[in-house]
Amino acid sequence: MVAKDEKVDAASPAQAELKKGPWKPEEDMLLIEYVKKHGERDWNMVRKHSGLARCGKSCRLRWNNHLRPNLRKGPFSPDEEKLICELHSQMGNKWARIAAMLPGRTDNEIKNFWNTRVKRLARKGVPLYPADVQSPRPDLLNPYLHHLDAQNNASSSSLSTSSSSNLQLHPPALLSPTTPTSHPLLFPPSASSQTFQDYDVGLQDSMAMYDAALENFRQQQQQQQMFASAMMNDAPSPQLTSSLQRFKRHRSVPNLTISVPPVRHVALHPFSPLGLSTSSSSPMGRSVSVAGSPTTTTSYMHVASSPHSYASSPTGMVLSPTALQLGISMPQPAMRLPLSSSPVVNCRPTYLPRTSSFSFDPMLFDLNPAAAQVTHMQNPTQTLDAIDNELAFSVEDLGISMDHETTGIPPNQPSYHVNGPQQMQTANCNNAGLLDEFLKEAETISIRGEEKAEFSAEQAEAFLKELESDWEQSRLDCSTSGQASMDKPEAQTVREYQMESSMAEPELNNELSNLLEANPMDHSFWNDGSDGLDLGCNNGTPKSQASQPSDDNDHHHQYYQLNHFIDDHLGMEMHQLTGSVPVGASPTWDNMPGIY
DNA sequence: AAATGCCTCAACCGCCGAAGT
DNA sequence: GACTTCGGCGGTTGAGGCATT
Repeated sequence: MVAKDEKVDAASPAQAELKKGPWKPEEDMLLIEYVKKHGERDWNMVRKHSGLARCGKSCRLRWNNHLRPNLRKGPFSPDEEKLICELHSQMGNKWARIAAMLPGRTDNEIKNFWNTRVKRLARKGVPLYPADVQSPRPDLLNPYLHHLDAQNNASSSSLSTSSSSNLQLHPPALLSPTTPTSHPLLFPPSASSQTFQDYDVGLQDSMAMYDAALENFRQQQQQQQMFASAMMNDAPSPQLTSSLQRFKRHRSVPNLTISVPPVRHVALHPFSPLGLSTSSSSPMGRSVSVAGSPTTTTSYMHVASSPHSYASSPTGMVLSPTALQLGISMPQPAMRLPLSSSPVVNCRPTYLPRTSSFSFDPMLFDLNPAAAQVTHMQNPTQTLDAIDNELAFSVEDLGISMDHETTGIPPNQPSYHVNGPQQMQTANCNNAGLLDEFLKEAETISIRGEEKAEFSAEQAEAFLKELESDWEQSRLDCSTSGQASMDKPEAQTVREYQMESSMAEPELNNELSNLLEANPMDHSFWNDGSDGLDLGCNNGTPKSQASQPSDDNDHHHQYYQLNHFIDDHLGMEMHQLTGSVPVGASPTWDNMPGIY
């Protein structure tokens, strides 16, 4: 038998002399010398330049896991272990991403640690995650449940003659994959009394844990019911509610209540009627398809790659827990696209959530009426129904931008289309002023899927009038169909309404500011590292600098002031309303795509 | 002391995406 | 568009050490 460290790969003559197995010190020295000279790249050149009889992959692995500087060896500290648990609860088996959060640790180490842990804890029948770790995504728990099942099977076969406590500890109903996050063996019963160090208790404590966990689970269910109820009836205070309603009325988003999730800008380009910021691709950017019209244009969102944006989310895919609670999602999964397919829309990552969802700010519908579709897959609420009915857009209707010269996108990239103002007419869009600006900036644009046409000022004006007419008609339709509510503005033209709104905003802004200042809130939820950045700013420029319109247009300035205010205050207020998700109630991150 | 089982960890393997041709 | 190469990632393997019986 050939010793492991003498193994060679005889699969092909070209690789016959490649060595496998453990590395020897002299091999390490050769590799270190190579990296000193040539850097951490071209691993397949190691053999050529150093004479080391190892494949490139093996060299890279050896360097990354053992030889590179600043590696930390030895057992994980309690803090590291807890961090791994927390990260794993949110990311799953994304070892490279988890390792990126633990300086000096390798993905291999963490993977080994975790796999060992899963087996050990399953064998003991104790929770996989410490009490103070946020509830993991349900799909992450399947391997652990599998281990538990395997453990149970082993126990039941080996302990068939006794009423084993093991068996009592694992009632089949509680191992159901349909309720993994409430499984008492996935979470210890008490979040207050346990630390990571001491939660890992032995089997003798499991009976008490189980009893306590059942009680805890019942309490959680009650909390969830209360939570859902609060979501339906949320109102921080009559005063604030009234102000918000007034605020939204002036933002011309009728029939919205404050239970709308506090997710903010989808996009922020001040001159785009869709509110989409155009940008050329950045080297680190990730392109995500958010809409694919079956017949015309496919639009992509290009996820900004600024360090700030990724600080809290390496993938840039973070979904607001509130949005998740409300079941807001995209109508179709996002798709992984090659960077070279370039794109198009630069979107703040926070709002390009998980693979199948993205969220939006209804506040911006008047900026961005066609940019989002609300679908409610779970926990439908009256509010969401109202949104859906009012704003029955499809992201498939997305797709407008400026010409290549303006955007900097190469001419060989597809041009953009307005798929028609018919989408806008279903909304009470008062973004005509913005559209006006946009059209003045734009040189070419196509409408209703027609061929690209030069857009003159006259054409823009005609387009605007058409929009106004559509909007007016839709509003009248609402009034005559008995759906008008006190939230509806009085009949007026778009421009008049816009002007009134513009004038009213500072006053409302002040009013809301005063209210919110009087009720300080926990801001930590949104202080996730991605705050402070806007779309259209993928170089890490702070929001306050980046998204200000370049001109001194008062209206736009107010828009931005207001939107920043929403970011900084309203979102947090909404978090106060909805953010206290009970342990085990729902995931906060979900199906984040890996780093591409 | 020998047998057995378990644990750790380094290394390998297959797969995938990006980039180049 | 097809193909190849390269790098990265996650799953798996198996040697070696340790603890238990």
